[in-house]
Amino acid sequence: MAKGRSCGLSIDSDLITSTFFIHKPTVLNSFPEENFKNPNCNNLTLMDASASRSPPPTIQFPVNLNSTTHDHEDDDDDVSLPSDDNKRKVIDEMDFFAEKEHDEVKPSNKLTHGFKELKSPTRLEFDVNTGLNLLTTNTSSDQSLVDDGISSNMEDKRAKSELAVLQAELERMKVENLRLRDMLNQVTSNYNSLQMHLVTIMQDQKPRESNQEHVQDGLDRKLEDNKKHSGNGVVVPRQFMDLGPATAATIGGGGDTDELSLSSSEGRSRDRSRSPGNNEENRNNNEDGMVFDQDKKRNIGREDSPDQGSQGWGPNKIARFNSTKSNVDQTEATIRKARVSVRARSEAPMITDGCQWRKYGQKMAKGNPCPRAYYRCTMAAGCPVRKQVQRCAEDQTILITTYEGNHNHPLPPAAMAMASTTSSAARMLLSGSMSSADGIMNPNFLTRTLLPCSSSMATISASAPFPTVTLDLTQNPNPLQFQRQPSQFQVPFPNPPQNFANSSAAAAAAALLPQIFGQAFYNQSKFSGLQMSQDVEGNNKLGHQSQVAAAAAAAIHQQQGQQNSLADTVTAATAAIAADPNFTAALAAAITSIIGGGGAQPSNITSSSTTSSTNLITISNTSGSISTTINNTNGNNKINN
DNA sequence: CGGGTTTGACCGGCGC
DNA sequence: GCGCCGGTCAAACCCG
Repeated sequence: MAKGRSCGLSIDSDLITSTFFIHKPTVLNSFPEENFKNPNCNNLTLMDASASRSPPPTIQFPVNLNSTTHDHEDDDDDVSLPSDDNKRKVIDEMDFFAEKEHDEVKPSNKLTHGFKELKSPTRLEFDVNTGLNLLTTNTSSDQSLVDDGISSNMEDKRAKSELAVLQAELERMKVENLRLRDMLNQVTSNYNSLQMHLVTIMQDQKPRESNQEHVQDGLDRKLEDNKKHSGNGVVVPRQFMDLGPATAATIGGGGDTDELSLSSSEGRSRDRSRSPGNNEENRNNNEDGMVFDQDKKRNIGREDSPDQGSQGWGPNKIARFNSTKSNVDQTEATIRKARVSVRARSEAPMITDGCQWRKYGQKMAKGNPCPRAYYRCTMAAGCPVRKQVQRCAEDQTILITTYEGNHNHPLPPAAMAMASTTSSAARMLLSGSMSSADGIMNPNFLTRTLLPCSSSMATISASAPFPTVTLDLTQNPNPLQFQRQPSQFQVPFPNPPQNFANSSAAAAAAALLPQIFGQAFYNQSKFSGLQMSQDVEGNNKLGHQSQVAAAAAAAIHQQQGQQNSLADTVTAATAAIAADPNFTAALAAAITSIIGGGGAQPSNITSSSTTSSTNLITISNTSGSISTTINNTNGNNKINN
């Protein structure tokens, strides 16, 4: 075999064993020893090696020889495999990251690389079919010499071989399709990232007081900005916190169901019935086939106040409910109360999450000298999302923000970050707690891989009245100290300033952040581990993924520029989790980013990300900086002090 | 004047 | 059944 041949027909054992099973028929003529170990080859053990010298016609496919530049004699090299072991191992190795890097640099090779990336299953198939190919490919020359008893089955076996080849081709096509989709994801994500970044820049240029302006006005302005700067009049669609059907499992537990329970309770007329009956909201819910929070009897049949009831639910909600009812029913009981709590150091009364909130109450919570404030999202009428803000009793510099519910309205990129964070966290919480039985082979491999890392940044409180994920972002953000705390979760990240704006970087952060949750789940024996519910994976929609990832990227970049807190940054990164429930894909993106930035050794990433000595996310936890966009119109909030 | 905040009252859940 | 507690409501108030 000539070296460096650039196309097909090559009988390259390296390729054979590493990537293209399509070469099997040809290669197998060489009878590598391992082939004889295959049970399927038992009847060929008596074959004469000479048979390999007359390679039968095989289906030939173009082969990218870039991946194999070394020689290989296919005729009589059966036993020469050991000599090529080294090279082959290199090729065989699941160099997932390196391939991704290549993808970044050489998109044209993506298909080939992609095939290699996903070759594991293919190889399995290859191994299985080895015997068939051996039989088939040697029948023409050895049939009479070996065993006539086999001849009767030759046709069938040949057919099987062809079938296998076709299946292989089909598989290859699937892989290509996946690769193309990934590419499209990447492109879309980058595109959205840029657009979001643009929007962010435009927002930053606006006076801070714009944050106090009417939400709709702000959104409209953003849209106009998008139109103005995106060219071609392309408008960045508003980000909905529709995390997919699963919404059932969404957040804050609650996703849709949570929205219902919240919204219904939001009817707030209670038994007092201060206002005339108006069950507009409830009616809408019923029409949508939603199930109310039956735990709260007060919510059923309660009259809704006109101000809320008349606001009702928009078509967005209806659409969501229609598509998710079954899942909602299944999981609502568990997810209804899920909450996501974020602990972050901040002097500001609230952390910036991009949403507008209206304070509707304040209480003195037991065991805490600081009052607890209750906020309701006011970005849209009837938005069920609420949050509680309270300072930590032990350390009043720590602000504890607890989110609950799911937005039912478009969100600006900045808001998407936090909203997605809560959704993601809650989703993970729920997925980890609900279906442990069927989650054994779930994508929580990284969680397990990271088992040695006992993160203290994310905890789950199952004993609390509501399942709560707590993200402790009060850890020392100093990268150096971060590194020196092996017990803490670390986010390897290449050159933050340059890459934060990159959607890949955002995806990287997003992909890695689940470790936090995963670790938390693992640490909690009651949870089987991080897993993605099927409904979630089923909703790994292209557009949504890229949008949220882009939003996360934009948010991260924005935060970078504004020197926002660790909380916000992690929040933004986490946001992409929701966008890409397929953790493997997210991990791929993460690794791509890491490698692209000249970061850690690829082989170490998955197994030792917690100890990676490469660049970590450098996040400035500048106290007070968050307050720049705080939606607190006055300084009267007691939490302020 | 509109929108947001404050704050006392109310409600339901839960434990005893 | 009672009281505690978390959560919510809404009138009064504040602010731009």
